[in-house]
Amino acid sequence: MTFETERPATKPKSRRASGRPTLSDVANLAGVGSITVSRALRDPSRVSAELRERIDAAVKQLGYVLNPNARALASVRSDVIGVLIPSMTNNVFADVLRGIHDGLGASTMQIQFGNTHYSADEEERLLRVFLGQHPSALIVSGIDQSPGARELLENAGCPVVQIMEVGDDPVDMMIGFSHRDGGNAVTRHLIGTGRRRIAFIGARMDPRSRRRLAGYSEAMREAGLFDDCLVTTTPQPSSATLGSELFTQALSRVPDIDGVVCNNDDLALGVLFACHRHGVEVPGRVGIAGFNDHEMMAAAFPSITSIRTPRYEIGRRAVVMALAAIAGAPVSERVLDLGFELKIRESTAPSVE
Amino acid sequence: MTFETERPATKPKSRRASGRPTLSDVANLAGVGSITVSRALRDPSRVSAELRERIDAAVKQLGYVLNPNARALASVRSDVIGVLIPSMTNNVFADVLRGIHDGLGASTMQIQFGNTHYSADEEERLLRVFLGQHPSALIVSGIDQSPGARELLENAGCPVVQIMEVGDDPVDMMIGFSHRDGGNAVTRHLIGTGRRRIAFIGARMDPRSRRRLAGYSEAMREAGLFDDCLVTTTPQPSSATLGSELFTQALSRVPDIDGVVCNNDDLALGVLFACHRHGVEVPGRVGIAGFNDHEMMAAAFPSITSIRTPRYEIGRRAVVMALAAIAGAPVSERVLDLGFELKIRESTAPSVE
DNA sequence: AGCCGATTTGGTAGCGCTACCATTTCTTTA
DNA sequence: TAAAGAAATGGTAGCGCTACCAAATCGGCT
Repeated sequence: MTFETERPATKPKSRRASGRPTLSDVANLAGVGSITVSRALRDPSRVSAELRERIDAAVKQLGYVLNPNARALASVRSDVIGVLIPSMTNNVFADVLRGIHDGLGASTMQIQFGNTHYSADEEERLLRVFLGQHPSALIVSGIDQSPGARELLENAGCPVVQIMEVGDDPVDMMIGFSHRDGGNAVTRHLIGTGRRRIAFIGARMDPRSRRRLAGYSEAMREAGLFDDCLVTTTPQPSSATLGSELFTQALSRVPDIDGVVCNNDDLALGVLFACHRHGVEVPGRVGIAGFNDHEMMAAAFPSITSIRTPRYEIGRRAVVMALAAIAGAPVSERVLDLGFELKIRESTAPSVE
Repeated sequence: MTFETERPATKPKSRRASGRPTLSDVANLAGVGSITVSRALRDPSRVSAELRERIDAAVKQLGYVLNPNARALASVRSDVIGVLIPSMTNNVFADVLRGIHDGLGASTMQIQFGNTHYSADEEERLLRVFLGQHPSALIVSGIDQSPGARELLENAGCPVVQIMEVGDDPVDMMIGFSHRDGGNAVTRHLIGTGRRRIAFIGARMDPRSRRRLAGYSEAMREAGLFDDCLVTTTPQPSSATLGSELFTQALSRVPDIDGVVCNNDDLALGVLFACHRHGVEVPGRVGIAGFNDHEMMAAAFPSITSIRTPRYEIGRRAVVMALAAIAGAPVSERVLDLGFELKIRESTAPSVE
């Protein structure tokens, strides 16, 4: 089972040897044509049971592994699904990636993945690189591609799934939820607990963050509670430390804040820690809500209200949709809204003053 | 710049057209041989300035993108670095991955990455799949490969970097730190603050976790403080909720616990939350320490002592080492110990009773 | 001027696989 | 029983690139 460094003397004509058995080695050993071996490997049902067995035995005996490069070259299609995500630090995308891997199941597809760092230019560049490999499908984050990226996707010649958000204008398929509605729902909930001076704290402020903010603003305006000075945002990447800082800033500007809608869970934890540190009672004086509902929200003390987003499920189903489209199955629904769930916890219990 | 769906009538002999320009299309346009274009693209210094310019212009005009599959097939080497990590949920590996991507810099290498789910069998399977692509290098996590995986790595025929840990017996190169020493250092620190009944809480208990525990045990034994009933572990994956649960268990078994060494930061946060919930003073009655030092440790209240591990740097330098080895540079050091740093914070301030 | 080596360029033959057809063998039906 | 159709198998010619060698070009030196 060890790989030889040199080809045996029987095959001296080959100038460059990879040193590994090829399809025709398997075919010779099994006594069939190489194309038959290729078929047996790709779709066993297309060869007779007897040959299938002989071929399997030969494959095992030689320790044969298919060369995906040669396959991709010959079939003008590689078994690669390209995935573009904007960040690796953000553990939202760790969940999505986990879903993607699990959605693959027994498929032999490989995931090739790229990090756009929240940059549309970088997304376009990576898209070109990926397209060079003739991927079987592409999964991209968000719905705000640059015009150039949009054009590349429309001419990609393979299924494309946009994930994390839903919108009216899918390139091909789309799966996610409405960030605006999420921001709206959590804000309404805080308003419903009797709070009035509800702040919004946001970091990074990518398109999805901005839509959450829009949902917050809408709810506040509807209730006649909107006030510019309640909103604190920064382009910096989000962190718990930043959450503490932004909250401290907000509080010094608006001392009578009685609620905080955070753009994500890291910030919410930072706000909670800042409250602990400064003796601000939660939920007594200030109610706190996060976004995404990471595991830690339920464990925190007090446990933190959050919008549970279907991150894992988005990843998993994006791949399932892509695989179905690759297999040529008709697409029933182009846009799939997986929704979200408002998880109400201790941090937003009604204030009883 | 749009890609045609059908080849022009001048080339009807080609049965299957990828619809995209090829090297020889570029060569024809530039009026040179295709091999010269290949050279100009791979190593511009090997063609004259004039040709280089003509070729660059042709590439741009046609929107040419190199086909990596054809290149890999012809050169028996793909521009892929395979990365095997045990988990995607764990944000330790998110940092490593980020470092890996950044370490790539301007290189055209692609990262192909696989998730072993902490299973040696799965690692071996993925290794076979990866090796089928003739990767330029492999990066694997840990030093506890199965004998089969070890053999595959030794015969991989490409640079191999083992990351996260250091040991005596590298397959090729190795970069990480000593988990045992880390566990030892944080335990000694807690002992140094005057605590005596220091518990260990561990989840997952993969090889690295077990070495941290070994470091804890060693320090406790040295101080004559080791007690079996102080150690609580579970094979379950780690989480803050689990940290709360395990601490509650430990406390009911050993009510006079005055310190907790946690296997990682999630557990430590869970312990902190449980203390808040049950009114256990931190650090007054119980000192808490984590492992890895995620950003949140500094933001928490009280801020949590932790071992800062060079996760990002491990990823970045692993790739730099791999790229150097691919380029044929002599390897100066096979084993690189990046160490760790004990970050002392509020959660382990000396108890003053 | 003539020769030698270094440098730049090109031709050819694959890398290992699959698409496309041709061929053979096995069923089915009038 | 023969013809027609279906199913299983094989041969051949690339997919787009690069390794290997050969050829051409260019100085630098005696």
